[in-house]
Amino acid sequence: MEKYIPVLSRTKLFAGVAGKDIAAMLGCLQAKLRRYKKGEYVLRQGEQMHDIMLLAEGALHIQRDDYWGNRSIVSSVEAGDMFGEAYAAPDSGALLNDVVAVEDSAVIFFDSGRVLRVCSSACRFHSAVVQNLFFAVSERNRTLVQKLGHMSRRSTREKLISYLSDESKRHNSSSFFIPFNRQQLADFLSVDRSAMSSELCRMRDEGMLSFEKNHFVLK
Amino acid sequence: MEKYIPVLSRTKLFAGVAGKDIAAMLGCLQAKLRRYKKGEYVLRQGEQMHDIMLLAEGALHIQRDDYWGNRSIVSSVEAGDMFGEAYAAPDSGALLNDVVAVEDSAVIFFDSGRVLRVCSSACRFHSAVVQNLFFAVSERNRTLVQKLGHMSRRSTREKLISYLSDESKRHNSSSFFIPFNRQQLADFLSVDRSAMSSELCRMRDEGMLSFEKNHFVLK
DNA sequence: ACAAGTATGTTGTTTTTACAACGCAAAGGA
DNA sequence: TCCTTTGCGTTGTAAAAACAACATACTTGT
Repeated sequence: MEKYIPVLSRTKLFAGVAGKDIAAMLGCLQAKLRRYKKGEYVLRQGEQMHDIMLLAEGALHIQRDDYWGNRSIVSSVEAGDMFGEAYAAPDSGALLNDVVAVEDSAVIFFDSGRVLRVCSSACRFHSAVVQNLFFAVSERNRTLVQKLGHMSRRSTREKLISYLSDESKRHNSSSFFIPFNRQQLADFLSVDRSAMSSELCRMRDEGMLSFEKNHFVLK
Repeated sequence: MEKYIPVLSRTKLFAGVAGKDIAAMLGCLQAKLRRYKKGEYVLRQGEQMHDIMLLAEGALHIQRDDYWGNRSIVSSVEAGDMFGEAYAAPDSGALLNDVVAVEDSAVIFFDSGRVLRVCSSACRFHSAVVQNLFFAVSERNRTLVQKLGHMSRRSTREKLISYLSDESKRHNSSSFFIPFNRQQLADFLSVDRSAMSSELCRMRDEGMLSFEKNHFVLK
């Protein structure tokens, strides 16, 4: 677990906490590490899970398949991202989505009760972590609203523009990689893959952007 | 402001706090009350606002109009609901949406710094309120994911079924009122009003449900 | 190197949605 | 009461998306 201290110190959960203090807190928070192979499920829709989780390594998708096999991707999780915070409350009910490893991954689990309960003097940074947690949930909240903004666009083209503009802004660059292949991007934006593919090529031919695999450049 | 203490004691923010203690906290949290006429804007997209707000009376919509006048409704706010919590952090940036009164309303503003900072002994329930706040943001988070679920449905009919089923479950009844008229529901689900209207009538004719104005009964 | 599987683009057809226009009924104000 | 506004349903047409099917290039494992 110690090898991930540098990653942890860059996470939003431990913002402002020094590496050595993080190491001390891992015990206090009963941190547990688990590894997953590409394609493995980390969590399944319908389960109860009240831990707070950090992705130490790899990449995950938070998604859901309906009865007919239509997949809907809610978000992607990258190394250093937190997930599951919204289910920390004991009465938060069953998970609405699956969490799947799209690369070989390592996840650290924290007991949410331990995180939320103000503990003894040992962890002096504890209250900072609680506030970090609140800010992180707030930020995810804003991200979800932003995604609602993409999904509320009328046409496939508008959805693409809305999403790609956002990614460009997020990376502070007109050139960036997205965490999806075509099918996944279609599942993320809730559109048909082939229609989206055509639309992307049309936009490229009109000179709005260029791309190769999952690398995009906006013009 | 005191007349709203009964409403406040039923809010998620003050869950577990007695009415008299709430009264004491109002000063500590620098609570301010403002009234809005139907149609007035409470907040505008692009503004900075880091207060936490509670709707004491009336009804609001959180929505956004794009350049071409297409409206998208993110959520409705009912009496006793909190809003703006996602922007409590000082670095949370500008608001993404407008907040509009759809009825004459009364809003209570709390200084978020005061809420988050653990204050002097005076407010012994303060830490409970902070935890309530975290749980409330978490719950909104789950609600937003649920809304993403509605929006990701392929057809207007599926969106309606997804949304109405949810409302039915939320009210624990197959008979319930929704906080939208037809145009607003269409803006909420991001579909065309007239197409949605036809679809609703078709579903009624097939015996799936019945409705009158904003009252629905699922069969 | 080869075979099998995966990812992407392309095309044509069918289905669905968006849009525009209108009629009617109910609500609200003068 | 009358007039205006608003909300809802309906219809026909145009536009867009979904769907299915296939060609090609690229990966991966043996």
